[in-house]
Amino acid sequence: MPELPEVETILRGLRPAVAGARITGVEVIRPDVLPQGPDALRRGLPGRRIEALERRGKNLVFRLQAPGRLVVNLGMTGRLLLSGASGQESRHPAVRLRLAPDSGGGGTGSGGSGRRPATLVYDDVRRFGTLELLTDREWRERSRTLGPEPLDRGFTSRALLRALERSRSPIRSWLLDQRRVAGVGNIYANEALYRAGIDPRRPARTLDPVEVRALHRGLRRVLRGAITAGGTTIRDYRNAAGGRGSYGGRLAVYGRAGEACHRCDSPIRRVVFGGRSAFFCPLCQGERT
DNA sequence: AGTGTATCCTGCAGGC
DNA sequence: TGCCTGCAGGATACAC
Repeated sequence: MPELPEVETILRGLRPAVAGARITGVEVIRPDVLPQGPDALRRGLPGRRIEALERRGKNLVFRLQAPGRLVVNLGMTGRLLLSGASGQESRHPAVRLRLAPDSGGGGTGSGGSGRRPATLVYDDVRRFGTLELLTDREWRERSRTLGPEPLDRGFTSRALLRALERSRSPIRSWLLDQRRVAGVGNIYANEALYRAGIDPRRPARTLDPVEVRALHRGLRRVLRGAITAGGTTIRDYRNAAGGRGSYGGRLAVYGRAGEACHRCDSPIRRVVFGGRSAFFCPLCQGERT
């Protein structure tokens, strides 16, 4: 489900209510989303303050006082819902965190203290998602296995070209590999390739510098546009308030097999490789000249 | 270094 | 209506 833009949208919705709050209780309903077992969270979280919320690739990272990190990966159908919405919207609660607004410390006066206690629900129909409590060191090691953030400054067209030049893997598979770029999933990989006019099956290293530049630009534009739209809701994705993302209407190829290409009217094709569907326009993303 | 396959799990759409 | 198959924004482990 959630790729970089969806996770970023959830993060932005959560931040005002969650940053600075203290975790006062943990309720585990579905232990199978906790690879460390239910006690790691039940013992490790209560009493701790959430210092900040961050995103790395498709992971939502709660930086905790103490220190440590609560790392949430939403899998295919994971949601993080804030109390108001969650009562109604959470049909498959897996973990509930009780939060108290930060009353102690700095004394920002009435600043954030007008907030009432809240519940943050991790909801997940299929339970492919995970919540893990990591030390800073464990998190650093985990983060090192992930590729660069595609929206960061350092992710340049040149860097992308260098990274691609040794890989024989199909470019769509390359983009999905979190060790190579972090945060790209099947929707936005396909959309970026459409924008760049590149066949998703092309071996990465056969892209010429002009194509890599187009891919770099296409990827960043697609991701930014999707963040602005609040992500793509096809079925399951919801933001922190339970609302939908509106990027779905702007998808050019993903999920549009048989429909007309907006640019040339050819029917969009669907092919399966690497265990996933790829969508593309056979004309706009056809052979190189 | 690649690919394909299976696995985790549930729900929904479509065909008959 | 029911039953079946296939499909799904992810990640990983395996054999070849």
